[in-house]
Amino acid sequence: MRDLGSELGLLGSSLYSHVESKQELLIEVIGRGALLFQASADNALATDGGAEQRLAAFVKGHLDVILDHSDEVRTFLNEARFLDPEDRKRAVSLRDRYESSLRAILSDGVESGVFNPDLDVRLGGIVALSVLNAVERWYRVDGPMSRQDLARELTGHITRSMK
Amino acid sequence: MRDLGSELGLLGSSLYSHVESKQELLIEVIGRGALLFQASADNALATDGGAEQRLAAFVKGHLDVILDHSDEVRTFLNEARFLDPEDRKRAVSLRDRYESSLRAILSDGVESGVFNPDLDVRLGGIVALSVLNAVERWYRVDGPMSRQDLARELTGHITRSMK
DNA sequence: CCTACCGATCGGTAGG
DNA sequence: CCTACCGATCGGTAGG
Repeated sequence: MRDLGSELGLLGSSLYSHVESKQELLIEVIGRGALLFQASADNALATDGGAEQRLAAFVKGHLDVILDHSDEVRTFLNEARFLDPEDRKRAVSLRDRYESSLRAILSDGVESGVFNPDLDVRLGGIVALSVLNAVERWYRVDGPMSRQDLARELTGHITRSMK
Repeated sequence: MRDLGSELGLLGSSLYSHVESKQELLIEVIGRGALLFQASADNALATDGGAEQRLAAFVKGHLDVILDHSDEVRTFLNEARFLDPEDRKRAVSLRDRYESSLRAILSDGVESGVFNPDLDVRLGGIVALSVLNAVERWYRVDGPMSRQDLARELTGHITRSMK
């Protein structure tokens, strides 16, 4: 709280005139992260074309959220476990909804025959999100790989792995 | 340190008769994690057969290390950033060596024609380890999926994504 | 929004 | 290996 205050040019204790607790801030930030991801998923689900195009849109959207909102995303991905049990449940259910948007795309692709008919859709969703969420850990915006290259390459890996 | 002491039936302060600092313990645990992973990679590299078999052995070995040594692994994967700069460099170089063992398998597969000739081997290694390391976050030993199923499914996803 | 605190916790030490 | 601490830090509060 003292760090946050100093970024605003005031003392840590002064923040308590504006917020009730540190937990409240954590809830707020994680809620914003969830909202960003879900908006991206809803957009991907509305993409024209087949399951492969929707999966590509999902990947691109997820990467854009990670790269354009890295602070909220890091908090959303790594700090949700510090929420109170009740708030953690809410966060888990928001993540579940997001994952189920991805699973809808994968199921669609299985039914339309572009993905492996024996694909375990639940595991496929976990695999895709494992690859995507790890980007926050290793990708550097000032590194050798452009955002377009990143999206194209990861879309390729993820799509091929579902076939 | 007080928690560690209490697991040993003594006080936190008493641990300092046996270790110099908390950092020393962290270095020790992370070193053990690195050793376990590298032994597994060396074993995979020595596997008979082609790149696909060696990749399957690498995956199986990585999963075994994660599932059989989850405490060291969690520390190795998530706490290395708290090392002093010097020790962190050492840890990073141990991870680099491990990743380069994986890249050797991928390059081998590209040259022998079982993987995509245009595969970006560095990115391929990152993708595979993203999927594998995430297992620690979601897989439950008492869940519906056996360890064999897990290894088979993830080997499939990873292998297909390299083609 | 600051002053002046509080109780809890943490890594660690001196001395036995 | 314990007793008895130390200084630093943390989330938070009372009162202005």
